[in-house]
Amino acid sequence: MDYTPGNIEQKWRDHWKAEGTYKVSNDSDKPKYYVLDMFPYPSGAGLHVGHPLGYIASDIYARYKRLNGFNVLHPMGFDAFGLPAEEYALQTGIHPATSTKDNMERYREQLSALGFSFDWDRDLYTCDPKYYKWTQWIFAELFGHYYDQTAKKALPISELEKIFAASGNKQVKAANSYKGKFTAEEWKAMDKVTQADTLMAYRLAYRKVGYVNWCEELGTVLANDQVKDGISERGGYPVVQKAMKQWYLRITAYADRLLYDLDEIDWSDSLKTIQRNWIGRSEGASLFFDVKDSDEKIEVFTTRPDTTFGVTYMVLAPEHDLVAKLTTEGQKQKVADYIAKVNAKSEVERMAEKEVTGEFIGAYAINPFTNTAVPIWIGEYVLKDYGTGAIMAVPSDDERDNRFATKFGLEIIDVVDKSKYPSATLNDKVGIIKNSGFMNGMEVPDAITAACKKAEEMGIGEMHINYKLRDANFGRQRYWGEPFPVMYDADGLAHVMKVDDLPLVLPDTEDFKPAKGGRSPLARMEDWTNLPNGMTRETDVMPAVAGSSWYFLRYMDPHNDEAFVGQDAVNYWQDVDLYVGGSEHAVAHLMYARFWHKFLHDKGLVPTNEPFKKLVNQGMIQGVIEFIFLDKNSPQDARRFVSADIAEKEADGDFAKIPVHVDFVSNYGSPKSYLSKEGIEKFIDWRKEYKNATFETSNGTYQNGESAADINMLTLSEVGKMSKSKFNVINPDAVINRYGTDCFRMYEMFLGPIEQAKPWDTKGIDGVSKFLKRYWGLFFDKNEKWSLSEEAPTKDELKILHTAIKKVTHDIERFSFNTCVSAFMVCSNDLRKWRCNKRAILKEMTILLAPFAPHVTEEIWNRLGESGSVHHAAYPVFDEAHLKEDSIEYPISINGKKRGVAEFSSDASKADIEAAARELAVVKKWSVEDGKQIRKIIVVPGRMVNVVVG
RNA sequence: GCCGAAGUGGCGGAACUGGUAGACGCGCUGGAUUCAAAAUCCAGUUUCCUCGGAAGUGCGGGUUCGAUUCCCGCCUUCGGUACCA
Repeated sequence: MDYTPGNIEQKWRDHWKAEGTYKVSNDSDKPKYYVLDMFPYPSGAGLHVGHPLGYIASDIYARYKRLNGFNVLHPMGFDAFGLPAEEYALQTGIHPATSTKDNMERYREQLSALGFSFDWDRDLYTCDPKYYKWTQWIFAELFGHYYDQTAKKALPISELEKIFAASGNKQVKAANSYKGKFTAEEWKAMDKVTQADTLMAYRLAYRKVGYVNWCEELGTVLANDQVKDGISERGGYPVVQKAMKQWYLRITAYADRLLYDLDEIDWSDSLKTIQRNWIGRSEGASLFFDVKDSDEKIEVFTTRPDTTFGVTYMVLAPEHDLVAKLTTEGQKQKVADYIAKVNAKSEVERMAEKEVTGEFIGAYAINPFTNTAVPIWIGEYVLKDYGTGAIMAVPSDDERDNRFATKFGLEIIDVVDKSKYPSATLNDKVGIIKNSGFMNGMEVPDAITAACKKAEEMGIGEMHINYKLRDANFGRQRYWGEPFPVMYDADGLAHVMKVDDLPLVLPDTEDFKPAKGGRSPLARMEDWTNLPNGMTRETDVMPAVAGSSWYFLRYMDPHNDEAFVGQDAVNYWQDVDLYVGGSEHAVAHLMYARFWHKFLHDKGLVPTNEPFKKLVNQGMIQGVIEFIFLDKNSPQDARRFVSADIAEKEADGDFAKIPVHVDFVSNYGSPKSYLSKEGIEKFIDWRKEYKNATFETSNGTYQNGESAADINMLTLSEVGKMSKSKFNVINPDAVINRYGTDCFRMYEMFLGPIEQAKPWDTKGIDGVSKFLKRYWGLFFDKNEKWSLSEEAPTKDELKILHTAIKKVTHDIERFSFNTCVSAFMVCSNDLRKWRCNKRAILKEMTILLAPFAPHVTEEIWNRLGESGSVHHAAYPVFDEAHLKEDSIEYPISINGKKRGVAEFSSDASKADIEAAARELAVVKKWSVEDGKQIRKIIVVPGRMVNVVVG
């Protein structure tokens, strides 16, 4: 009987659904295991072959754990709010709620077709009010807390109010953005608004004015990672810096814990390094410089306080608050011109700017160690958001300062003698301090300590730890997101809504398009915004990252209306044991999720300090993008296209690379990919503006339907991200229809290591398909009749089986699924050779294979007459005894080069083997017969023998 | 520039903690079956020559009885990031 996946697979998927095979209970005696995929954003393009890679891997692992007696939580849901959803809705003219719902349906269908063992009863989506009720609640809780640096945890803001009333803020060690100190009396004397503003500077969710990436075209603020090269990632519109009052989350309060707790989780070193660099902790000093003839002080952060004697000028960011105050009359025009020049530049130009620019503002600061006056400049190389937005410049010991000083002819005082460290570069923190008064003769690290001590004594600074990490901008002037559960009273003070009043449902409207000039779409809905009690609602919405920062907790208890997650549920499931997803989320999502989790942990609502115990990043499956070349100088009404080989020959030609839809290309993905005559016609039909174009190839030219039949327009193939906009999306449906889901799953695993990026290519899929047919064939005789032997297995058969059990188990544990597939192939090839059809062997092999090919193994399990599902069977037990051999074949190496093999008893001693090896013909041949002597024999038991001759 | 990852047959890739380099699969070659083809099955397949060897895991060194694996110095590719004080 032939193996026909089409008949088997749907049948079993229906069966599993009806039986609730993958339903998981929170009430179990089994140990728990939580396997999670990063939930997808349901885009309009549907699922492509890249999506399932990680899902297949995690599904195999989940099934493997289930077979090993774990109660496995393996859920799936959708990240359905956010900018892309709204963009898609804008493109199609369909309401975001409708399009998102349709897309989710499509994704659910496609995911179901892949045979994943998700418990769909726990399905969630972030735009569901039942879900975002709790997103809003967590936000409200963040608003209601501050971070106490002594307790190293979040505490209710009411505690802080008590402290302020009792002793002001002088003793308080808390994460804050408040400038200055006040006493209890001063606190009590403050009016309501000032008190509220003060508390705001301590809250974990707070409002402040900040510079944001403003995109006028999209009418919204964009996150840094939504901006690429100064233009918006979606749409490619210009982005400018704009000051706006926004909601922020004080993630910096958790910087140290986010950094140090990386040590306790099982993530790859490279990913931990990325997070460490993002947090960017640096130790140094915060120093205050007096300004000559002014009461103002300039605060700088420096990692090199030891070089303070070398400070010959200061640089402020052009946007720094003091610029306006300190610029002298004579310099005003020049400074204004410079700032205008910087602001007028798009981000892309500013980044491309390699030239050193700056302007003197006319004022001077006093170097506190030398008491000399140094000029104050502004320069775009000083960033407003990093450190204090101001630097002390040490041109002798900092490369950028050096370039700046050289360009503008500023003084350079050499303060570090690096002659002892000839390989050190200008920026390296080594050397002996000179020209620096009390620090002269000290090594750099000692001088840093001495400088900090001195600054503290003088009252002009102190040791300071600075982070690159910045607080998260949390507001979007958008429609498709969670509304903030915030109302403003007549004084403009923010009040958060109580849990019983949540969710605050996103009001329905057809007018969801972004508004120009910074107004949120919700601001137009006055009925909703203006409340009967005179309060007004916040009209910004939350960013997409809100919903994804805690969804992993909701799966534990998805239908709970009383809490974001029940305490019983979270105490049972604890945390995610295995999290699988793409490395593009290495920073933003994983950082915010860790932050929220830690906050909830501080509140005693989750038992664990970290959400994701182990993390595996799957590599991206790339697509091949195919191009032809357009001659830019050809006239508009007679465009000239040339094939890739011609473009290469005409190296001086001026060509634009035009992407071609991969559906038109013959030999897609190979170096010989080309457009046939039919392909060119499809291209013209797709891009009608080119219908009069000529297509030049090395075997003739196509124009207006005329060309040789065998015309061969070579295309240029480039590997890149699979994306709708690059016309190279490959949908899995065709492959699944032809080969079946089990084959598709195994083939994706067989492609290579899971964490490695690789281009999609179906070249090798026949090999996997053959394997499944042969596995199936093991159960049938020559006449294609079911034929199974009940005989006891032989030693050799048991060895084949247990070799596979050992290899597959070991490789699943280390996420090496490609080698698992080859182990299965080896096993089935061997069993076939022995014509083994014994139940005792094949039953165990079927269980072993079940996580990889869930459908065909279930069918076989059923035909074997076994009860229940193969996916609830007991995992095969490995027995080392079956692998034991009486004798072992040793490679015999002469001077490290293999020259032959010899068999020795498996319990022969080292000395026995050495003695026997001396007598081997092959050894004699390479020693005495070659005029050489045996110097030494190395025997590694069970491994090899190496004879050293000379 | 910095950080991270990786360079192995015609191709995707194996090789556990330094121990037979090229598992497994694709492709290719030859054969069987067939009127023929597809499918299937069997055998071969790193390169080079004098058929006994020689060379060989990006390049150049080193450590070792033995290196794809460890160390030093380069080159290339991919990913991330950027005037980060």
